[in-house]
Amino acid sequence: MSHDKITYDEFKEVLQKNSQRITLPRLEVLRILKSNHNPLTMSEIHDKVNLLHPKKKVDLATIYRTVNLFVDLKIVSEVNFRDEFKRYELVFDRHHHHHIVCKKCKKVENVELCLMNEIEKMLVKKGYKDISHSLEFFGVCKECSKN
Amino acid sequence: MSHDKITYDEFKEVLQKNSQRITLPRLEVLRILKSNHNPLTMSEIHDKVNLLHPKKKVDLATIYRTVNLFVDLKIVSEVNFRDEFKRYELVFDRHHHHHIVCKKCKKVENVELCLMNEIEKMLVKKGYKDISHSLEFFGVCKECSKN
DNA sequence: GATTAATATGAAAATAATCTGGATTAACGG
DNA sequence: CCGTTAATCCAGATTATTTTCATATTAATC
Repeated sequence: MSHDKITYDEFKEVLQKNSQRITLPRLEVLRILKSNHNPLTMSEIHDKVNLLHPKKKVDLATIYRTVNLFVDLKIVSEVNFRDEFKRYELVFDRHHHHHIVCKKCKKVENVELCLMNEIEKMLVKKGYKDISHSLEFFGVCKECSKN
Repeated sequence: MSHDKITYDEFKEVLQKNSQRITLPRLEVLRILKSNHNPLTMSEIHDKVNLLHPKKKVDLATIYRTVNLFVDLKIVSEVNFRDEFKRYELVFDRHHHHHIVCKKCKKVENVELCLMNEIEKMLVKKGYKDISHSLEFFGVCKECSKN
C-alpha cells in the first residue's frame, strides 16, 4: 500500500519556492502527518506534535497557521466529516480516495475504490451497516469566471 | 421538477408520533424550508423566519433547537460544505441529490445526476471551472454493531 | 560564526457558531 | 377552560478558530 507521500526534500522545495521558512514546528507537523494514515484534527496534530517534543511546546495557534499554510500550498488536503471537526491529511500523489467513518466510534478507514455502488458493496463486505454518504462538488461558476 | 417535499399533514404526523408539540416556531421553520430550494444555514433560516413575522421574533436558539430536532426526526438533512457553515434542507422523497457550490460567490445549485463523470461533464457544460468534489461515507462498523 | 532584517511563534484576547439553564409562555389532553 | 408539561426566550457559557503584538527564530550577508 505505497502512498507516495511528499518527501522532506520535496517539502523543503515547495516551501522555498513560495518564500516560506523551514521551521521546527513546520517540520514537526509534516512528520506527524507523514506517520499517520488517517486524517487528523487540528487538536490531534497538536497533541501528537507535543507528545514527542516536551522540551519546547508548539502552540495550538501555530498548528492552525501551519496546517492552513500547508493547505494553501496544496501539501495537505482538508476533509470534512459530517458532525465532526475538519480533518487534514497529506495529499497523496497516486490516487484519489475517500473515507468511511463509523457513526458510533468515529473510526476512519480509507476507501480506495471510486464508484459508489462498488464502494458500498465493499463496505458491506467489511461489515459496515447503515451506510450513507455525502458528496459535494466545488467549482467556480460561469459568472465568477468572468471577473 | 417536483421534489415531493413533506406536507404539513405528514409533518404533523411525524411530530405527534414522536410526542413533539406542533408550535408556531416549528411551523415557521418548516414553511421556510418548504419554500426554499437550496440548503440554508441556521442564521439564514433565522432571518427568513423573522422577516415575515415581525410581531413575535423567534430566537436563534429556538432555530437551532428546531432544526436539530428536525434532523433527529429525519425531516431535514444536514449538508456540510467545505469552508462553509452547516446547511440544512428538507429530505426529498424522490431522489438523492448533490450540490455544486461556487468557490467564489458560494452560490449553491442542486445536482440531479448521480455518477461522478456524468456529473462533472454536466457541470462543465453549465460553465463551472476548477471542479472538485468531496465524498465521504458513513456507517456503523463491525465492532460497533455488536454492542 | 556574528549581524541583521524579516518572518514565525507563543500567549492571550477576540470572534463567531453553537449550546445550555432558568424563568416564562404556550400547547394540548382532560 | 385548567393544569400539566414541554417549548421558548433571554442571557450567558462553550468551543473551534483567528488575530494581535511582543519576542524568538530563520536565513541571507558579511
